Amino acid sequence: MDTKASITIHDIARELNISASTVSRALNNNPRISKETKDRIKAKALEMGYQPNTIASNLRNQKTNTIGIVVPLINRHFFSAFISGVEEVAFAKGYNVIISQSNDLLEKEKQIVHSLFSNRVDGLIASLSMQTNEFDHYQLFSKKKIPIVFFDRVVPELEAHKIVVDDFGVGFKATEHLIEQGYKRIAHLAGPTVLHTYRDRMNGYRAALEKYNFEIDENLIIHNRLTRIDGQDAIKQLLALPQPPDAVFCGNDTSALSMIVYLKKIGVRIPEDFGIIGFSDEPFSEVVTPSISTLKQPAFDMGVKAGELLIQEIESKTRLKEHVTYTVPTELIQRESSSRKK
Amino acid sequence: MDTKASITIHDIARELNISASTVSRALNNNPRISKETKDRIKAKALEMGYQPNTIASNLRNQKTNTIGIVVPLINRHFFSAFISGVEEVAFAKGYNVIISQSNDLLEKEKQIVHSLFSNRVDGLIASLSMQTNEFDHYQLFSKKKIPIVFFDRVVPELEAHKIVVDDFGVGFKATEHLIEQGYKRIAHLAGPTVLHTYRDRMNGYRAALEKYNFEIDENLIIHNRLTRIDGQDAIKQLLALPQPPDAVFCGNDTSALSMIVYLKKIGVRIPEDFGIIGFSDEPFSEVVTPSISTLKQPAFDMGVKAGELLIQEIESKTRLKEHVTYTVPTELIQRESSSRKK
DNA sequence: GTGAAAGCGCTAACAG
DNA sequence: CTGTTAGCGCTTTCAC
Repeated sequence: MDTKASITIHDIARELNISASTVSRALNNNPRISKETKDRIKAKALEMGYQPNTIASNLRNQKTNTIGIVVPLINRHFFSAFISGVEEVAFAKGYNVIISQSNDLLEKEKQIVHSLFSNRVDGLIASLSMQTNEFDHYQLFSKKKIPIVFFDRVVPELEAHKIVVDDFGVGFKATEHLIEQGYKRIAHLAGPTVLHTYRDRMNGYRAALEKYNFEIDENLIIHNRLTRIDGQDAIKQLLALPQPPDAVFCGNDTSALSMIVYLKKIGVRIPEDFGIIGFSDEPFSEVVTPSISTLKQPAFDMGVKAGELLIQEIESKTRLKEHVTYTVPTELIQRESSSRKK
Repeated sequence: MDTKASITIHDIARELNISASTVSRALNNNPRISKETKDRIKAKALEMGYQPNTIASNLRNQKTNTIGIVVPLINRHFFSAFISGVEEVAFAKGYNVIISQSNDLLEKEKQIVHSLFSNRVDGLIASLSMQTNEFDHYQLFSKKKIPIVFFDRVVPELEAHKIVVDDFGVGFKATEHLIEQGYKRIAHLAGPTVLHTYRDRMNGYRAALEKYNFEIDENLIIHNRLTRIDGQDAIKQLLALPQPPDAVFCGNDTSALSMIVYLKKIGVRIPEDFGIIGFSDEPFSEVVTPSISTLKQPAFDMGVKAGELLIQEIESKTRLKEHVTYTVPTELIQRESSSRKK
């Protein structure tokens, strides 16, 4: 019978005629156990095929060595790269990672957060769903001083650590780049203004235009959800203006791509007649024709940073008073879609 | 003080002057508790902000409602889409998902599998690392009759459930498609033959050639790891042959893309002079120029299937005697890179 | 319909 | 250096 219940430290203890606590200590390398008995115990454990029961140990220690991650959708390049980064540091430091996706639904996000709490994760890393406009569920954690790190989609109101990109800088750099390339009328396809992220980027865009004494024309700013369809609709709308733009800074690479596809179809030359820059450097951005200029969001590094910050906070006895916000730099990647000058 | 230890069922019991077992039963909707007391208890629990301790319950129940996933790398489209599928069914059925990446390293894979076992996951879903040539670590699970589902990279020797694509069919369909498009000398860029997956695809390729009475030229079959560099090296090598091919079936879209980039650079027209078909339908495949013909691996659906199969097995009292293998169909997606005929 | 008591497997005082 | 004992929070027989 191999269905027999797992062997426990008691089984080992019995075999060796010693106490379970000694076994426990030996297995945990407690210095108070003589090397000799340690070896004997470990050998026996191996022989018997002992596998520690982490659950029991977790319960006893009030620590699970597990961190929870909440993302809108695992299957999106930015998030999976981020998670990959978190997992890497987590594993290195002996933590497991429980991952859940909210599907951008507030209700599911709430359930997940409760579930992770009940599973007593030692810390939480989360990016808010698009719907999230209340934050009580996170109070569970903050009340018990369990550290949280938010990333990407964060809200200023929330008292927690944050990892974000410099959105203002993103808008500014992208716009300035287009100006430097000699484009004269620059539009902006922005995401929903309810999200801070997009507001900041738009402000960066405005600031760059102002710096170079460009007129700010509200007709050139379009808000939508930045899907492929949205990108196509937006470029049509822009070209139909009495004074259409000759370049656009898109809120993501997906919408930038769909604009490019449309512009190519109607015979507009990129970058000669029209310049485009996107955001986030998707895997396809480098390989499409023309390749898409963009700003790279260092997803993996953000994950590493988030993991490190969280674990450090978990393991420090004293919780940080201040909530830190890491603003990670973005890198402008100039490719064909905006390279009018050499 | 809110750092005070969490409230337990005992706290609720004390407040209500009843026993902890009654509270436990009420919270679990045990029918033997009167509706009235149930309501009283639940109200109190809510009022006191009670959050069940899943760890304790897991220990007692010898069940964690958690499934472990092992993949080579989270941040790859196929795997993240697969995981997304697993997570979806898991969540719906009340399971958590612990994810780890092996980084294609056998040693890390072993560590992970042990760790997941120690965490007493109720079941395991895994895709082997490229290095994996021993399987003892999985015996842990099979010995204790904990169900495992392997997917994608599987080995026939392993006694477990499997979810795979029809690799032979993949090779056959891809090759036949190129033949139908009028290509005359068809090469194959294959992965390492140690992996069954790649052997089967190659056999499909051979079978298709035979069916149409094409000569099988071993010089046209190249084995490597299918990276971008590998793709470029392979196409150079192929073109340098005395009788170079006029089409190639690549083991993945990444190598297909790098071939396309190279061929464009040296002025070879695709698909007129040279045909290419890849495998797995990466996000970029549709949007590059020319778009890449490929076979779509239904990653998300495979994840759903794996999750369902595993959970069903977990929850059935009797383990299936027979190990089932689901072969999921792949769909040929014809795009520009191979469309010589209309 | 409810309570008392034992125990899941492990760890950590405390004692020696 | 090692053993005894108690307990993490929950569930579940077994009583009544």
